[in-house]
Formats: sequence, structure tokens, C-alpha cells
Amino acid sequence: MPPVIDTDSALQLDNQLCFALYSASLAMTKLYKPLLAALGLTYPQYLAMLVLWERDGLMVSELGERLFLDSGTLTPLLKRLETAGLIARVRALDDERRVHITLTPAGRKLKSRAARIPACVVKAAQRPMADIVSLTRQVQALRQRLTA
Amino acid sequence: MPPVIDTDSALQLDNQLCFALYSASLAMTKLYKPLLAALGLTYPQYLAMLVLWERDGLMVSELGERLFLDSGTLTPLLKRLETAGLIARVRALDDERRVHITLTPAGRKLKSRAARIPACVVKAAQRPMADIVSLTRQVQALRQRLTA
DNA sequence: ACCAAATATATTGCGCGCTATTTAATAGCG
DNA sequence: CGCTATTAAATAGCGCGCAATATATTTGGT
Repeated sequence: MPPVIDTDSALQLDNQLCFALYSASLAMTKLYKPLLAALGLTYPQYLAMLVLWERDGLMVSELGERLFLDSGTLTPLLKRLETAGLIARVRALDDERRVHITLTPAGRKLKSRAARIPACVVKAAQRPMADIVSLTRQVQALRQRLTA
Repeated sequence: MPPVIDTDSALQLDNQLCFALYSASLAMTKLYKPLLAALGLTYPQYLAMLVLWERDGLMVSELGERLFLDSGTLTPLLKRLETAGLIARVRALDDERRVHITLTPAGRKLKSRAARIPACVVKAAQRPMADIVSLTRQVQALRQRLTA
């Protein structure tokens, strides 16, 4: 028969995978904050820029699928990136419900300044690259199972 | 000499450990939401209750150290838990700067209703317990290194 | 062509999470 | 004792995340 887990240990904070992820994610955000402040970006704005640097001209909904975020989050975030002069929001001519997000020259240019960031994070993680990649894959696989 | 990582792959969203953690943590929150709604709790409120179920009467700052959150986040959160009748916020007699958080009978009682939650999460993760524990420890260790 | 259903984005409101600041109380030092 | 420095919590303001709703556009059936 399976082991019986007592209620107390099952509810202990340090046994919660959710809290490990939550607190590690917040710690990551704090690590990125000064690095991104130098670029004038918040952390979620940086994630949106990563997507656009990979592929320009995506619709809001496509950006949302990639980041697992909806329009309630993205619309105001993208408006701030537009105000900052990094992106343009343009209605599609063939279907005016759609809004395509395109990088401005300033937005494209920012990529080279962001290029130094990943190395800073790897350094802060204090682990060999192979370990970081392994952990990344494990957490991605978990996310996939949780959203299935 | 060390391998040279090109800028493009270093900035790809799916190579970011930070995004894996971020999106997995948000997925966890979505998983917990309906389970916690049945208890009248939000996810961060649940984390605070986990700490208090382990040890009652902590100061706000002690709760903050445990959760890696500050008074700017906790004060309003705790006021909502107080309004919900789950905790009491009492000034220390010997040092009136301090506020101790104590569980009400209703707050203590809620623990038994929360006891069913961990099993739901393990089930959603679709992995043997050993894998979940292993991943939890790895992510905790990362958090520790990031905050060092 | 008309109209209901579906789709894409925008808006509103709430609860975080964080920074910076404020208020209040205590500790420490001359 | 008096005064400054420190500490603990609260407050104000901004930017997410998310649910619920609204608005506008397109699609599809008749």
C-alpha cells in the first residue's frame, strides 16, 4: 500500500513545490530588476520584447499564447512599450479586430543592449550551464503537465 | 576556451530559466485558484496561512522572512485575512512597534479543509512523489543561490 | 442582405509585489 | 535625561495577472 503522508508535513511551506517556484520566480524578478531598469524595461515587458525579438509583427493573441498571458494583462503593458517608443500597435487592414505588434528601430536596437543580461543571470545562479538547462527543461515540462 | 553562445539563442524565450519559473508559477496559481476559492483564500493568503499553521503568533516581519515578502505586501493581505475572521493582528505589549499574527478558531479550523489540497496538486503534476520532491529541492537551492 | 454566433481586443476592478516614504516606538550613546 | 539612530509596521503609487464584461469586427447560415 502507498505511504500515508501526514497532514502536517503535506502542508509545510518548505514541502510545497508551488512555493519553491513562486519564491524562486520572485527572486529572479529581483535579480533582473536592476539589469532591466538600465534598459527602461520591467520584467514582463522584457519577456514581451524577447518574443518580439524572435519574431516581429505578432498579434496580441499570439504574444499571449507564447507568454501564457491574456489581453487584460498585455494591452496596458503593450501600450506602455508603445509610449516608450519600442513598439507600434497597428490594426490589421484585412481584419480590424486584430492588432499587430511591430518593433520600432529603437525596439530592435535594444536587443544588443539586452544581450549582456543572460550571462549575468547564469553567473548569479552559480551553476554550470548544463545544470541550468536541465532545471529549465524540468520546470517547462512541469508547466506543460499543469496546463494540460 | 569556453563555448561561445550566440546572442539569439541566449535571448530565446524557451531558453530562459526565469520564464520557465515565471510561467510555471503562474500555472500553479491557476491550479490552486479554484481549490482555494472553496476556502475563501487567495494564493498568497494561503501561503501566509501555511506559515501560521506551522507556527502561530509570528510577527509580521517573521512572516515576511519566511515568505520573502515585505510589509508593503503583507500588511494589506493580513488585514484581509483579519476581515475574513481567520487571524487577529495584535500589538506586542512589550514593544508596540511589533504586530503579532495569531490564528482565530476559524483560522485553525481551516487547516483540516486545506488538507485535501496537496494531493490535488501532486495529481495535477502527474509525476511520482520522488520527482516532485527532487524538483522542489532543486528550485529551493536555486532560490537560495539567487538571494545570496 | 440580414442577423445571430464567434472572434479579437479593450476595459474595469481587485489583489498582489515592490519601491519609496511615513509614522511610531525603542535603543543607544553622550 | 536628551537626542539621534534604528527598527517595525503602515501607507501611497505603479505595474502586473486575472476574471468578468464590453466593444467592435467578421463569419456563417438562411
